[in-house]
Amino acid sequence: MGITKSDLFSKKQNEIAAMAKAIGHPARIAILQYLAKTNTCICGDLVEELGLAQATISQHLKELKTAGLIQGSIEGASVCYCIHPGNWKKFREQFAGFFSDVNIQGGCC
Amino acid sequence: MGITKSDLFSKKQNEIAAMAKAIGHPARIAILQYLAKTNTCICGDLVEELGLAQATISQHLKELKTAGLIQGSIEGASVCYCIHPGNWKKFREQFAGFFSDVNIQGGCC
DNA sequence: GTTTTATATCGTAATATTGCGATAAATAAT
DNA sequence: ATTATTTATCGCAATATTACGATATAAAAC
Repeated sequence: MGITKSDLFSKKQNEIAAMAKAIGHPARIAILQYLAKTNTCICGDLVEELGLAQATISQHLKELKTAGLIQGSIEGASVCYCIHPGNWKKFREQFAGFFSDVNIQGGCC
Repeated sequence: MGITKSDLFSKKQNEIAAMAKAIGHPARIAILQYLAKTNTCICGDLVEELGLAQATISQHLKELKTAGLIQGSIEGASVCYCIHPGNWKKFREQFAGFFSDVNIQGGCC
């Protein structure tokens, strides 16, 4: 149906999946890498940088903001977007945790 | 349109996004955690474990297999699925790399 | 005050994902 | 041989995502 049965899974499982989904698009990866590089950014740069329409970039920025990965503050007529340091760390730890919780012993097959 | 403009992004950006997408669903997180715990697994267990229909589980397993995160070998009438150790490591490293490539200095706003 | 600049939001189209019943295919059990 | 058991695949419906033009909004520049 296209609707995820979130209630079947634990809070943590839904959380990890949501985090993964947030970075599950190359445009959002590119945005994050660009924000990381410049450390101060306005959306206009991204439109040139990525080659997507302004509306599309804005939409991706919104998703990253909702996920908590970036934050934006109004700077005159522009908006200054940057990475949210605290949540970035949370993401890193969440993924690191997920991938190391699993101790793989050779596999079964 | 629902179609991602992959050609606008680097190979690596597309790769990271695809990896994230693969684990961007709680059912797939749950499957991976379960596989990691049991280390030997058949799909039947997952149907009971997760509460999703067999067809749905099979579909998620296929996606995980396509992403390279799991592997399956035919074991009589069943299929033994398990984590693909090498690729698991690759995923871990890819995410760790992505999150630490970014050195956050306080943020800009 | 009008015009430009920067960003967000709305509406819409195209495509993707999620989920499941039904059915197929292949082995195991009887 | 026939009947379970196990998994994959097909077909479909519901919903989500991606993308963009058009438009709104708000500050800056003139």
